[in-house]
Parts: sequence; structure tokens; C-alpha cells
Amino acid sequence: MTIDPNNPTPLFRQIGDYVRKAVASGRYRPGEAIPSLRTMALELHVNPNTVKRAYEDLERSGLIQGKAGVGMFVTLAGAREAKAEVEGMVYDCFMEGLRIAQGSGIDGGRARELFERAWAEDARRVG
Amino acid sequence: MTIDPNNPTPLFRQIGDYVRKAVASGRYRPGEAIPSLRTMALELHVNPNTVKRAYEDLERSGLIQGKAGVGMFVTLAGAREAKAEVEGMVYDCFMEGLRIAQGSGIDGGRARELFERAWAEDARRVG
Amino acid sequence: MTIDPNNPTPLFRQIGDYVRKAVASGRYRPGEAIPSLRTMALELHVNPNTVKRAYEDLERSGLIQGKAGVGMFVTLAGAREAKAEVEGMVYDCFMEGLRIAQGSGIDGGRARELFERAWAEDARRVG
Amino acid sequence: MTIDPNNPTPLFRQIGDYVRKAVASGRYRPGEAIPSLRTMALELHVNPNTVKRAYEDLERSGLIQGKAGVGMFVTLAGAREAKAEVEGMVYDCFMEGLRIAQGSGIDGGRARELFERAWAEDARRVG
DNA sequence: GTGGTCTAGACCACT
DNA sequence: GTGGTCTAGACCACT
Repeated sequence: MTIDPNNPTPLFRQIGDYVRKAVASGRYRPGEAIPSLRTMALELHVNPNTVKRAYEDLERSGLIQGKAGVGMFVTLAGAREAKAEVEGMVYDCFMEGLRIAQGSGIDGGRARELFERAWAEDARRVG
Repeated sequence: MTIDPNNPTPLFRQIGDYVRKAVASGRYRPGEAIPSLRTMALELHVNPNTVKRAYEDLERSGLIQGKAGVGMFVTLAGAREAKAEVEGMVYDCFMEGLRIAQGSGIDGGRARELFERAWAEDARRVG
Repeated sequence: MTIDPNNPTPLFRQIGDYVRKAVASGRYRPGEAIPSLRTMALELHVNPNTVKRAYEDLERSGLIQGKAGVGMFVTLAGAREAKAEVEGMVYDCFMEGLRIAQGSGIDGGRARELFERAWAEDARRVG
Repeated sequence: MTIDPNNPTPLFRQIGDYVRKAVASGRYRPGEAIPSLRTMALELHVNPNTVKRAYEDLERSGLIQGKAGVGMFVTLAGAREAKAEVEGMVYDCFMEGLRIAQGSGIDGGRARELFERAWAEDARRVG
């Protein structure tokens, strides 16, 4: 489950990022429809209005485009950008970690060690 | 500024982490008092009630201890733990980045590249 | 294209106005048949059911009259009224603009200027 | 009452335009707070969520800026733009009227007559 | 009290 | 069934 109601970042943003990642990874393809409001809401155990809000944001950002009575479709331009945006999310996480280390007197070598440990754990998790 | 009112994680938690990092980095030392509610509130442009809530949480977690009418003091045990907790925060950031990469079809080599780029930028930023 | 699916006024109403304007302009003449459901649907890139609903409204308002199995015909009385109705639409647009100006502290002279500018642009557009 | 639930343009957009006009006219001044979600909702006989949505749009467009727990404040840049935007709304109304006239075989002189009639009626209405 | 998020559920136009 | 709008009402963090 990628969506966590206890995470302080709002559900609608988590859902948005969830879709963005799915597009970046090629699971949702340009020209195709993503799951309907209601379907996605059921899938994620969330209220349709919350999904709606996420989809609105995605439409505003150009990733998808809605056709009333039909569905929400991944745009070509959006799909092209999605990969870069997700890489930005990854980069931002790393930067955030380094900034915290930096501001807490954790030296560079130690930060690198922590990255390698996370790397190993991630590899182990996936196999 | 480490405190951001637009950040979805509550201010009182941000303030807590802010103090934790300051302790981990040695800026606030065991046995010494941390800034008073009012001082901290002014420093962070925040309402004293919000700082109060943060300090209560920190006391509950054992990082600091209040002496009525005197101030809040960093405990020895708390200071020892702080470093580990902050390293956990750093580790979690890295892990989060790797997980996003993993779930979006960004391969390991590319993730490593992004880490190195963040590393370089961080070094540049500090000098 | 006079029909816009993103326009908040319902498609069936837009289609109704579209026909009304066509009658007012003499493109559809009294006694003659307007395009069939399917033809109109194809022309406007719209579902035939939506055109059906528009035609039903127009019939109720007396602009056209259906002959089962034959088609929808422009009535004489309807054609006479159409011109006045469309002039009402034009008048309402102007009134709406003046009301907005009025309520926003845009003085009359300035409103007139804006009208002249629109006039010039409209002339340029048509040639 | 500027807000009309029967108007096909969504309430939240009507509310947004309502605020925009109020800023353009100087009723809401830069640096000052506009009515709170709840106050505005009561004033307009509308659900607070609807006002919220309107305010979100206005914030996104830069006209106002929200401070959680405090209020929504008119920005300086937004106030400067507001006048131009409202003039755009007026211009668009006039243009729309001319376009309808144009497409319905109403000649220019007649359109001008309709404008003058609306002008007279508007003057009479205000006094 | 103020903004921010979320749920539950209704009704509409369109396919 | 699909998206789009709206109401009613709850809970949260912050002032």
C-alpha cells in the first residue's frame, strides 16, 4: 500500500504522486485512461472526492486530461515529463537527507555510510 | 529556515526535530538549558503555544526535562540518543528516495547518479 | 466551433442556441428540415442522445416541429421569434459586461473604450 | 446578490469572480484579509467548502495568500493585476455578444444599437 | 476563530 | 458508468 493515512502529507498529494510514479514507470501509458475516480477510490480505500482532488491537480499539471462522462487520459507531454519529475522527487529525498546530516554535525563519510546501508536494505527488500 | 508553515508536517513536530538536530549537532549541550518558550517562539516566528507543545513532546520523549520556573534542560540520556535518532531521519530520507526510484522504474545506477548529484550540490552549497 | 464541451453551459443548451442562431441567420429556413440527429451529432462531435435532447427542447419551445420518420422542420412562428431571441442573447452579453464594469469601479468611458476595442477586433477577425 | 445557484457557471467560479471584482474596485485592499471561509459562506448562503474551493483558485492565481489559522490576505501583485483581469472579463462579454451577432446575421449597426440600449438601461438602473 | 483535509452522499450532464 | 459540483459535517493544527 503506497497510500498511508497517517503520513502527514495529504492523501490527495500521495495519490497524485502515486499516479505520477505509475506513469513514469509505464504502468499507465499515454493515450490510455487511468482508473476512474470511483475505481481508484475503492482500490486505495479512500473517498472519491479525495481522488478527484488528486486528479484535478494532475490535470492542472498537465499529466492527465479529463473528458466528462468518459475518463481521465494520460497526455503525451505529461508522460514525457513524468520521468523527470519522479527523478526530481528522488533527488529531493536524497538532498533532504544530506541537508539534515549537514545541519546535525553528521559528517559526509557517515552520511555516505547511511546511504549504502539504505541501498543494501533496498536491494534486500526487492531481491 | 528549518521551520516551514506550508510544510504538511505540523509545526510542533518540525520544532521538535529542529531541537533534536541542534542537540545532535552539539549546539545544545546536556545539562544546559535550551531557549525559553518566548525566545524560541521569536526566533522561529511562531506562536509560543506551538513551541510549548513541541517542548512537551520532547520532554515526554526524554530529550529534555523541565524545571519549573527555571527552564528546559537537555538530559544526558537524551543527548546520547539524539544522534542516533537524527541518523535515522537521514537514513529514512535515503530509503524513501530509493523506494520511489524502485517503484518508478528508475534503475539503481540512475538512483546512485542522483545521489552523487545531490552530494555535489550539497558540498557546493556549504563550501 | 460554437460547441465547447468545457463550457459550463450544458451541451444540449449550446446545441439549442446553435440551431437558434442558424435559424436567425437564415441558414435554416422555415419549412425546411434541419440536419438529422446523426448528421448533427457527427458535425458537432457529440453523442446523438445529446442532440436528441436539444431538439426536444427546441420542439417544446416551438422553433421546430418533428414529423415522425421524416425529420425536424423549422416553423414559421419559430423563425420569426428566433431573430428576437438571438438579439436578446446579444443584448444580455452587453448588459453583463456593463454590469461587471459597473460593479468593479470601471467607469463608463472605459467600458465604452473596451467595447470599441472588441468591435475593432471583431471587424478584423471577420475582415 | 451577485451569486446565482441557477447560473450554469459553477458557484465557486462565481465566488472567485466576485472577490476579484471586489479587489479591482478597492473594496478589499492589498495587505488586508478578505472575509473568512465561514463568514463568506454565511454571507453568500453557500457551503464553506465551496468558498474554500474559490479561495484556493484565487490563491493559485496569486490574488490572495492564505495563512493557516489566520486568514486569506490580498497580495499586492494580485491587486495590481485584478483591475486588468476584470477589464478582460468585460471585454470578453462584449466580444461574445459581437460574435453571436456576427454568426446570426445581425449586422454591425444593429449590434451597436443593442449596445446603446444596454448602456441606457444600465445608466437607468444605477441612476 | 481560521485555514486545511477528509468522508459521505446527492444530483447533473454526458457516454 | 464517468467526470463535475455541491452540501453537511467532522477533525486537525495554529492563533
